[in-house]
Amino acid sequence: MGHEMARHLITSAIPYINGIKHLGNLVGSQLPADLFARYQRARGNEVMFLCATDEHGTPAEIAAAKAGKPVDEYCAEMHEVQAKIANGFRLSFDHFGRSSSVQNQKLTQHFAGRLADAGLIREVNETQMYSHADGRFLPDRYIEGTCPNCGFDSLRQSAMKDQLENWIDSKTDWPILTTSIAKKWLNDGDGLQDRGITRDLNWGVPVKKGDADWPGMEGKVFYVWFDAPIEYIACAQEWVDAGKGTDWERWWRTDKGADDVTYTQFMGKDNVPFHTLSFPATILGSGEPWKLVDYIKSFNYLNYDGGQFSTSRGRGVFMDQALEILPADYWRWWLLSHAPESSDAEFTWDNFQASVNKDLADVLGNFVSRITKFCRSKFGETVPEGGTWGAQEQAVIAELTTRIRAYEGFMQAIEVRKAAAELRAIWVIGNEYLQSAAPWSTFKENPEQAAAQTRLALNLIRLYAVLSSPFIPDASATLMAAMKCQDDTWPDNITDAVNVLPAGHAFEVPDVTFRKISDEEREEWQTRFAGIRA
RNA sequence: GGGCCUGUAGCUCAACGGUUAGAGCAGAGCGCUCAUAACGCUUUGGUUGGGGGUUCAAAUCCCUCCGGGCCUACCA
Repeated sequence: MGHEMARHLITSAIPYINGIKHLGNLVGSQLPADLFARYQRARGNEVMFLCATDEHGTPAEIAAAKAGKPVDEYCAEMHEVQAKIANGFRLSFDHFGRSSSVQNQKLTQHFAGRLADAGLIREVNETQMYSHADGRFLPDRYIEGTCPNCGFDSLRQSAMKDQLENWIDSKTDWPILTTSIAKKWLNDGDGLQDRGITRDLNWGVPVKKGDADWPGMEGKVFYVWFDAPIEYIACAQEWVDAGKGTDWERWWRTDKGADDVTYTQFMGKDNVPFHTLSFPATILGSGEPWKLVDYIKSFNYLNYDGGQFSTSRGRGVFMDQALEILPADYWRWWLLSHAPESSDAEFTWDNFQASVNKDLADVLGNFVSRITKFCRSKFGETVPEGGTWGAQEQAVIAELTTRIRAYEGFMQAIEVRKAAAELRAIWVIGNEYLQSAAPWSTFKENPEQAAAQTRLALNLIRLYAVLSSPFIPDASATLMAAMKCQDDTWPDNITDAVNVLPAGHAFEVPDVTFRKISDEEREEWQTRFAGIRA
């Protein structure tokens, strides 16, 4: 009773525009972010969950050229493709924006102007590689070399090193992966390096100081890594402009209502330096009261069957392919229950088949099946009345309470794998109870007792649907529908929670909740996604 | 080359200085028959990568060697 509604701002690292992402990308940011967002909503908290496509930079230009399309057109199409796939995985963004939006353009220019006014931008004259063939400058990773007379702006992160370091040092509860990467960059070599924030490209945010031109920087755009994180903020503006809300600043401006917001970011480890140093430098350097991140959850990589996922080799499973094969819940469950939190993890088809069949089909799905079908055959498709609960039922409620409280703790702490393991243990309680209560036996001598036992077990289905919804939202919705129940309030009191479906309440035996993956399918997929090997 | 992460039962992982190192899967045995040949119970299995050291006590701290990964680069 009366716990204050918390407010959670949640962002997932924004996926790059040039193609469909693979499962490793999904589990590294968007999927766990969605898990957390869904959990916080389920607890009755207020959530703003934002993601977008990262659209600027040379790789986008190259991909567009390859596709034979203007880059803006290409990005618009790919944004729609990614949005559709995200929806397929049930990623519950409040808004899925675009870093190429006018909102982000304005905001990026605004931040650059503020940083320049604060003396945090340094103009540098250095050399870059220019490709006459492509008509563009190439980033280091494409080619190493030099060419004369190219100036650019650099963000003086070095001037903010102490401020950033103190801030990082204060985050003692962050994952080691996050803080160790941040500290490495802070203290590496000569210390934190300044970073160029402009590039000589056509596709990007034009370099300006706010609304004003920037002498000497004509024809340049901001570096993609400068404008990409700013899109987190701009995305909230897009959310308003899309008619989904009315006030974005109460999520982002601590002087306009965001002081009680908890901001959590999700990302793969390759993104950590930009989120622990570059973006905070932008925020802090602006001198304006923007909301800084409170917690950064970072992930290691997911590998594929003994190697890395490879886009160029077609090795591994990509998001669109995954959904062609199986419903989103299967993937969500496996990926989240095997999230690469402490080290790199590996996807294998054997493990996927075994985990999904056991956890989803046998433990959860079959539990639902056995009790609903038992009830239908003995009492009809109605929660039976009669009988009372005794010590055995009280013990079940006690164990559920203990485990649900533990589950909540893991979810709040974003301990993804542990939360999944705890949820599974909660499902198991249902099977254990049925085995020991054995309503099929008690029914013979004492139908009233069997009715009471069945009533509890049926209520567990609804309870499980509520608890499981952050992991497997579609199955949860299906189960709620089968139980003909709208009440998805979080189970603060478990005794109350297992009394929600009263005697006489009608339900329907659902279809098989999770079918099993056959050996033939597993072998077929194993071959199909092995990639073109040399 | 440097830094960080990591190496625990066949497999995937917990335990992060303190009772006989735990769980799921797989294996073995038993039970149940409501159920997607599902479920439950019991059980086999580890000198915690190797070797030193600190401590009353180490998977857990230190040193070293070996293996895996990430980041970064001649510099701590």
